[in-house]
Amino acid sequence: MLSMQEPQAVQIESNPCSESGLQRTGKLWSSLSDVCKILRIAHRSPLADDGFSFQHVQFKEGQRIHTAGQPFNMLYIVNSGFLKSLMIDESGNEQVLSFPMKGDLFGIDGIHSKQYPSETVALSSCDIVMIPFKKFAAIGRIHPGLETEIYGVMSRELVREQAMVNMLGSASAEARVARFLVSLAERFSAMGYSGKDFNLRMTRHDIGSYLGLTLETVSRTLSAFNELGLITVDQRAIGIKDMDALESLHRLPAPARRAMLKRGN
Amino acid sequence: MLSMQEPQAVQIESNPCSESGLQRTGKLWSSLSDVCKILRIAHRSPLADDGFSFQHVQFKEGQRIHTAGQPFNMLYIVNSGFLKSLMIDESGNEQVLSFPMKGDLFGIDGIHSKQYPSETVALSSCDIVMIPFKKFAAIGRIHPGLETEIYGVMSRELVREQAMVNMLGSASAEARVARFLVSLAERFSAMGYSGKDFNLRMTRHDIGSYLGLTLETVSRTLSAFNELGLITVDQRAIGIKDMDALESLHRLPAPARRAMLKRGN
DNA sequence: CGTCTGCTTGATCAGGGTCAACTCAGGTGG
DNA sequence: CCACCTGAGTTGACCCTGATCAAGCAGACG
Repeated sequence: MLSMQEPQAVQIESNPCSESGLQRTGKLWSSLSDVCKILRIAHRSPLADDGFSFQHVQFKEGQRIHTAGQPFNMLYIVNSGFLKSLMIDESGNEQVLSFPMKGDLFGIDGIHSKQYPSETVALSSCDIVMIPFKKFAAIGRIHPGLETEIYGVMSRELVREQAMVNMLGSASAEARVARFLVSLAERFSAMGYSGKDFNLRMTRHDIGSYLGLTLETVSRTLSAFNELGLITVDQRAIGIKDMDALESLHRLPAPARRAMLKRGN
Repeated sequence: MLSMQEPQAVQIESNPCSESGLQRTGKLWSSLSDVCKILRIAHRSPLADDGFSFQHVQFKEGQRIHTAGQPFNMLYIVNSGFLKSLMIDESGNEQVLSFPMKGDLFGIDGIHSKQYPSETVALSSCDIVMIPFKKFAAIGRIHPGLETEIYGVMSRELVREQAMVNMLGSASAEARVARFLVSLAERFSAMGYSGKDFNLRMTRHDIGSYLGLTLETVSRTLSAFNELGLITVDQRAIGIKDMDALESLHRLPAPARRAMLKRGN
């Protein structure tokens, strides 16, 4: 059911893989400096307290952080957990736009029209930093050094969408899935997890929607990669066996790709 | 101190294989207030002079405003003319990302990595307002009222890319072309031109790249719309005959679309 | 224990890509 | 001025990739 969830403080078991002091169970507020760390941007003034503090809110799997059409007044930063952002199109189908995870900023798309065009759902327990937009804007004024970083973060999101457009416009199904796996591996690595073995937090349907494919094609492609020894697949568990092959596959045009797969290498 | 760099020190390195360069005829300068008008955003303080002024530069068809890989230090606003932005992917194919026209801001994607990932080419004679990024950022600090607008403009670009992703992920060829025509009609109308009869400034190849289709499919689809009496086509000249049909067509899933076209209405 | 959701795999088929031939408009140079 | 060339556009024939429809399986849960 599409029950609208209120951001309520619910407690969350601490993630075993966490290393940051920020991620302690029940941490409720972060300083500006903490937030910069989560976003992985430079912050040159390690002052004790800028007067900024930001609330953390925990969400459980299935809960919505914001819904489409809801008035915009908040940006969100993922401190831990996995989410998906999606748009509901005219015919009621969902289009997955991104899978935000630790260090990602989302909600930006709501600034323009003063309401979120998309909605974001927790795929696992999540710890989210809430950034009131007015505060966000004030930071740029008060810390000129951070201003460029803020624009940079927004620009990064734009570049990411451009890359998606690029891929959806030209890549084959195999290339898309390969690229998706490589991208996930990189992101997990950057977060300190294994880039070789990980669990997908989303369904085949979600992946298909994200990549512009059907869930059957995603499933078949993963099976094919498994056959070729590029990866191992067991439901949500993925093991990367041949990263190089995936990396090169993910940018091959269709003919070369076909030859490569046929040959079994 | 505030970024009073000489704007004419604009470095648009002349690319050996391009006709990139500046043309100095009709050089103009715009005030901040003028720029806001071009961007169609609110500007509540119509002060005589904020100390901001922005250089206009003219480009001729085929010239590049910026190239991929070039160091980022400028944003651009279209005052008049038509352009295309594109990325060159690994295999050398071009992927058209957008067709900037009057009132559009571009170059934002360069902020993040300090160099433009894309390049932008004039499809006609263009008058472009150059906005040094440092000045752009300073505006937000000095005019807090404009700050939100600035974020809003960036957010708008993100939403536009999301809409592209959405379309590329699910719409049929007919739906894409229909949506493209409707979008163009709306933009021409907003600019004061006819929304019924206009000339395409880009080739079939460009349109196909933008929509994730081949040029042949674009050509066939336009011919089909012509057959059905939805539009008239003569090379670059388009006449919209049945806007309602295009509007409804552009959001139909495949089966309903097929039925619609078969029936001849 | 039945139901539901997610995943896999098979069979079929059509939307649109690919290859190819041809026309047309504009530009260039003899 | 006309012959020629080049790039854009149209149209046809073919066929491949991936969508669609369908069946079966496994794990979660009331």
